[in-house]
Amino acid sequence: MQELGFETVYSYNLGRETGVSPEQVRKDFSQFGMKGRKKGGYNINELLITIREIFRKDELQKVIVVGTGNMGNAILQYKGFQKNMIELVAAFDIDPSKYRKKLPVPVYSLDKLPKVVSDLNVKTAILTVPEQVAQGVVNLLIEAGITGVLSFAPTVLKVPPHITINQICIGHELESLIYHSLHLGDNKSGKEKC
Amino acid sequence: MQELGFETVYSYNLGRETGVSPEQVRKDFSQFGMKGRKKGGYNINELLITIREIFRKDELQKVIVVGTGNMGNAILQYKGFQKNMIELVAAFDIDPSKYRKKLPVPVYSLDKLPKVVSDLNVKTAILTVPEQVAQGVVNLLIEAGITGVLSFAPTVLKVPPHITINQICIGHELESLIYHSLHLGDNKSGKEKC
DNA sequence: ATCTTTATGTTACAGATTTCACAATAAAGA
DNA sequence: TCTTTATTGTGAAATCTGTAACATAAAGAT
Repeated sequence: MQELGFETVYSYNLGRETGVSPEQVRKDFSQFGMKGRKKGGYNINELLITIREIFRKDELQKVIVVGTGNMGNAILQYKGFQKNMIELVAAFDIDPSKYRKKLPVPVYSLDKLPKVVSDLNVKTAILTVPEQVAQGVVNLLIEAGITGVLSFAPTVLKVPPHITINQICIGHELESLIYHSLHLGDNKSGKEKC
Repeated sequence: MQELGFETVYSYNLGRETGVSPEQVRKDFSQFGMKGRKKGGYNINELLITIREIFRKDELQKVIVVGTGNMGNAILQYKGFQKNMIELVAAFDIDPSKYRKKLPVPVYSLDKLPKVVSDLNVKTAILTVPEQVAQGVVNLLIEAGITGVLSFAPTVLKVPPHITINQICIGHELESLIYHSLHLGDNKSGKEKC
């Protein structure tokens, strides 16, 4: 909206575009001390500055990729992270030799992980290793100082409470969609359930 | 557990392994009429049969992939869907010529989509197209009869209420993790918040 | 200057979800 | 056969989340 020349925005604009109620937008903003003006709405510039502060978007946030199979490669090729001030700084694999080719970041052997993570002071990792080794690799990551993991492995990872795991299981997402499709007519009451 | 030779399982076993409370497991099972026996727990075989029925796991569930870029390719290469009784039956791209090589499923041009979807009676699609064209392609999908979409595009898709969209935004997942890492020490109260 | 309109910020309410508590009871053991 | 024990199934309580309502401030109209 800023690029389009707007200076202010209303909670219901943001709500409509993000699929959230305007009240929710206002509550969230209020939570972080982002003030608007009665009638005038919110100043877009102020919003952007505050959001940048909240997420520390003044500096690139470093992330590593562990596992350079199909999914790991796809993520490493993706060009859109810069927009979010996220930078993939390194990748790791058991056998880095066969993947070293045309990747935009250096690929290291797994046993280099502790050194690289501590040298670069990375705190966030994307995990794209086979299910069978996921828990073991997560343990290594935590050992190395990683505190947030985005895992694509379809398995529940056990981690201490100060570690955050975001799990993406494509299979489960699909099952959820298929379930909805199968039971489309079941919803007599009009209320969204399950 | 069945493969390990177990015949019964308790709600707290399943809870521990899935990161859910035992009560929740029992309530969910109860919701679907899955009965256990006092003391004896749940019969694993019965559970599997019922779950198979709920998700129609007796037959392969057909899914298409739209967009054969890096992410689409990675998903098409993934071998693990068969375990979930999910089968990727076709892929689509604006320019299918350059991707036809070693993919395990046929890749069609986008304008073949309506015919293929209706011929194969597919209801579920994975969307891995660039952000800019995502909304347009979703419209095509819905037009063709798709009712569930798993989208990797980092944009909010507007769809009618009977369509289910599951959105995976890797950038947002990372931002969430980074936020947690940045504010690890903030949590004085001991309660998990935000 | 006063009234009307519009959008925020917050409080009160309603709904949904999760946890807790425990009665019921089948199985195991005495 | 009786007692004990372990686990289910569920109703009530607590918590969390989302929605609605409204008081308030700014802007514009009369």
